[in-house]
Amino acid sequence: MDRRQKKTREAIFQAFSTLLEKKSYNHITVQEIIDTANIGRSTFYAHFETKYELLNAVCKELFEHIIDSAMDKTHTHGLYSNEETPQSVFCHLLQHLQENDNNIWGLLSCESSEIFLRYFKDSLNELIQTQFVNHNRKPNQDLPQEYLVNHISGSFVEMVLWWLKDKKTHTPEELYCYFRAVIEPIL
Amino acid sequence: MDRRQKKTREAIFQAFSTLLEKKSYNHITVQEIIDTANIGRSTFYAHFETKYELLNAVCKELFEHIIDSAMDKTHTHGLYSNEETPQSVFCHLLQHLQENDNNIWGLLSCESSEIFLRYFKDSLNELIQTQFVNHNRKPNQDLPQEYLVNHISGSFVEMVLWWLKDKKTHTPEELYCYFRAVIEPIL
DNA sequence: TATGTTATCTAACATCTTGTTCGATTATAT
DNA sequence: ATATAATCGAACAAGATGTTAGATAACATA
Repeated sequence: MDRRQKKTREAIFQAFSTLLEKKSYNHITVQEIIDTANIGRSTFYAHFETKYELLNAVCKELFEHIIDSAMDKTHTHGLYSNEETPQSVFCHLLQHLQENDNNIWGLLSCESSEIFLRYFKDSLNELIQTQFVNHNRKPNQDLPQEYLVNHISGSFVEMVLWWLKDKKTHTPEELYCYFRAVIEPIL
Repeated sequence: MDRRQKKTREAIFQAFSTLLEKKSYNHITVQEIIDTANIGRSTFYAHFETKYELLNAVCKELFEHIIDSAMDKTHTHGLYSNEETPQSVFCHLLQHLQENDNNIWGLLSCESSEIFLRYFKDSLNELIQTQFVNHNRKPNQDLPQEYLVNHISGSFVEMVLWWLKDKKTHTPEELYCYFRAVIEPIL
């Protein structure tokens, strides 16, 4: 990729991130992004057709970065690093969220967090689904598996939302404990 | 309240609801609402300062209507009608959602459902919190009560979202069963 | 270094949206 | 019947959107 393209793309992402710290996605205009990124009007539209497309690109990059790190077995977060269960991934995820790689708080510490977390949930769903299939678990109670998968990923997302609203007075490890306490009894 | 005001307000609500069936909140313009409601420009702004304020008013009315019916002891939904536990309320809520009073599907069957459900969740939180205090329940495990409350209301909202995405192939009673199956083990 | 390619910039443009203001008109309550 | 209050419709400024065009600058490659 052309060095100029990369630079522009970075500038747009950075500007978007900066703006997200101050206001919600809905209230950010393309004009503001252009001004903050300090690029030409047509340049923005050469990269993204709409503001929404930009949001999706950001979500995609963020999620891929986080999930890649979380899945990386050589990663040294300590807990469960030798087991590739969804549980261990959950803990990794929380730690990554707290570490604030890529200014993720900009996207999370505002009204727009929902949008990213929805993206997150969809991806989590697939991950959990895969784990279930791999481990060939027996069906619990009369719960449809899709419901159970949705419940787990949903609970995770809701927990993160609570964490954010709570100004993060809890550690990722504490959160992971709470999460296990409400999920494991039903598995 | 003046009959005209009421009529205008209704027209705006109806137009908003109609538009929500076709497109998401973000893509609806005030202009479209005005045109659909067939009212004067200044009339709209005499009622609502912004589109967002309208959304909130709609959410408020919808939630109040639903919760009032659900809490009404003389209500004849059958299940748990003599017990005012949060559980019974959950079932009532699902039934009301399905009954589609006030064209609630317009607000739910689209990308905008999140907005209403967030409103819903906040209200549910208070309700559950109250129930916990009233029943003077002993603290479970080492779970903070706020976390537990958030988990319950969050799980409910996520379940409804799943229900909506699933095109409602499940009955409220089935859903309520699923819900109990994932919540009661941790109480 | 020379060259063709490609990204960016600037400015301009039509179109749409927003929110406000005005006086004229009409419905309402009593 | 009358005073009150809501609606209408038009007009307005300010700003956002998305597109176009030619000029300029940066790039990759040989």
